[in-house]
Amino acid sequence: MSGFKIATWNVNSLRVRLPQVLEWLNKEQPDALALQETKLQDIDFPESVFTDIGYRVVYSGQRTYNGVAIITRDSINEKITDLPGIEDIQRRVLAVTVNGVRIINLYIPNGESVTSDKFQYKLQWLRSLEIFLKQELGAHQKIIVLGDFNIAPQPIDVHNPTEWEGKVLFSDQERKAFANMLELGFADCFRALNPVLQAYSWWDYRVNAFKRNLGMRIDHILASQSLIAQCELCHIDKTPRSHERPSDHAPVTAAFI
DNA sequence: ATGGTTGCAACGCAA
Repeated sequence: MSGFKIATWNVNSLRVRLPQVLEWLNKEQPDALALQETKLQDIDFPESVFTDIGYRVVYSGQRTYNGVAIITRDSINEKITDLPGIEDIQRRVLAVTVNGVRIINLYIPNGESVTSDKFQYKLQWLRSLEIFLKQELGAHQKIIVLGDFNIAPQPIDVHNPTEWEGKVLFSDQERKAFANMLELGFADCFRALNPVLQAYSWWDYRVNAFKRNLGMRIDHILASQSLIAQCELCHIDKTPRSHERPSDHAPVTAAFI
């Protein structure tokens, strides 16, 4: 596939955000869009809404929590919905191949707080993810890993890094796990294309965080080494976050030559 | 200020 545009968006309920997703698709015309937190069982996924406008869809959902989906222009192959080595009812992984590009959509656990059991689950999940990514790198050349990572990689990705030091989303353990991922052979598209730009992809619903720009960059698009040289643009679209009834996340887009 | 908001679903849980 040459000349393609791919995006990720944690929509925090596809049922609520469906009109915004359709509007955004129509305006941006990506070749692929990875969604997280669809919060829909597969039986409830609004498949025809997307096929009617010329997209194909694949999804791995559950009710109330989690749920991932990928919307693409071209045909979808080699679907995987689980990490190796862990039993997990939570639907957080969706890997597919489209036009020779491996697309791995992730909704990495939030972790709640570093003292929580959910934080240990997050770290274990990240260890399994690393094993999975190694496998994928052995099987595919062109890989894009994207989604809600729930990790801010560097101080520049946090509105107040001093305050967030050691806290969930920005702890040393999580940042190390992110760095390990890059060391496997991936680049962070946004940071590769915008080395010193401070921009966020998520703002808490509370405390007027969006208006005050108290955000974090936790939604990412990683590209394998054979793809990163072809990445010509990566940006975060804050527009939908300013809409009525927004998701707390903004979509992130990368374009490849 | 240990608060605040949102979504789901029906009470508190997760984010």
